Amino acid sequence: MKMAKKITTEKDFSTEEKIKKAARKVFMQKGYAATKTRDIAEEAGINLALLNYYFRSKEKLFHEVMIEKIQQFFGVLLPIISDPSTKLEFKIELMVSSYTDMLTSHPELPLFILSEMRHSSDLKKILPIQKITDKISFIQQLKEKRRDVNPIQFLMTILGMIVFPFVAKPAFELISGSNKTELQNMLQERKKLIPIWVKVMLKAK
Amino acid sequence: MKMAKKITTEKDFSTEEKIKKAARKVFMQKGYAATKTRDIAEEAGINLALLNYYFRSKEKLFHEVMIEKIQQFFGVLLPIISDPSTKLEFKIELMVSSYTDMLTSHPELPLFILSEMRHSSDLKKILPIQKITDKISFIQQLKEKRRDVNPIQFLMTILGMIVFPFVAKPAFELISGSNKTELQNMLQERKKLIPIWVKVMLKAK
DNA sequence: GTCTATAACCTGATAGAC
DNA sequence: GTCTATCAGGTTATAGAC
Repeated sequence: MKMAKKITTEKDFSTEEKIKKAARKVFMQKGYAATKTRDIAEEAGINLALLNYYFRSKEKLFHEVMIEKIQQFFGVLLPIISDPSTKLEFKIELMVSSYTDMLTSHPELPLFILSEMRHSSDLKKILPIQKITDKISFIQQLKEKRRDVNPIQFLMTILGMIVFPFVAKPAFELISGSNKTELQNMLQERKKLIPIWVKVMLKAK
Repeated sequence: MKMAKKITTEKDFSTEEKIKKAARKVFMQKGYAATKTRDIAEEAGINLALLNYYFRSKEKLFHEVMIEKIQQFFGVLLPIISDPSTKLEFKIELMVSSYTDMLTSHPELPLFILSEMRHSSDLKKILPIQKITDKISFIQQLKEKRRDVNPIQFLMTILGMIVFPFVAKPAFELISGSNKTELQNMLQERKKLIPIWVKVMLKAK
């Protein structure tokens, strides 16, 4: 009977990975302050002491998760907007579709990142870039297109168009009473709408 | 010497109001979970016991603050988008300028509301409206203008254009290294830009 | 490596003097 | 109404057995 084939669908991860996996889930759901290390241990199916054995403290565990999540949040976009070889129009389509897809797989990511960012202070070290806006070819391309408008205005607007629905999701579901399927359809529809909107926006005087 | 004129600039509020004022500040800054009742008491300059004397519990105090803040967050917009007597174009200008002004005075409001909304469950009772999207004349006017696009898509985009910069503020300040004055100027500039953008967006096929 | 038990500390809330 | 003192319970982290 020993070595009997496991029927569970869960794979056998190392204990360390099980804890980290659980930490990702619980921290993302509740945020740092509302998360108890006991919640994570329970979710991981291990004992509380093991958490400290592997990660020393709640804060250190959170830090590791946060680094991952920040790279996830900014990582998809950076290669796209930095690549000087793609045309502005195509770049926009690429941004919209790949970022929408990534956020559809991780809908809680934006609100998690943005709210934790206000509280934790040492994120400056984690962030992949700083003050390198000049190196981002996307900004340059926007400048060439429209010398009369701060390119950040366009960038902020485009990102808002993509990200805002995910941030506002809880509020929208509450107010509009719309179901999740409807919201899903809208998000997919936006992949076509946003590039059209941005195109006319760039021309508008 | 008693009854000597006070030199402090702080006005004499009632103790209850002092506590509520402090609660607003601390809750907004840290969120519910990260806030300690002792923080509020200290900020209010009173004793911890008084907090419970006036508000019975941390949760009840938070609840009172939350009701205020939700009304603040949705209250500015509702009268504008519900009024059937204003034209669509003017309504948009009104939304942008009044909401931007309100959020400029309370920049932490959106992130506070949206992140607390995910956690607290009983907000449905607090929210001023539910499923009354049909009664909002703004939605109707959008439908008339564009039968081929879900009006919520436009609403979401417009709100995103206005609100997103406030939500993304911490991230943007970090990445772009831009100072607060620069961000302030951008926000004011957007009051002109957004209505222009929305106008062309509504026409774009 | 993993567990149980417990230490050490923190936090919300109350009792009771003034 | 306001304070000090303190309780009761929860929470992070560790000691020590296996």
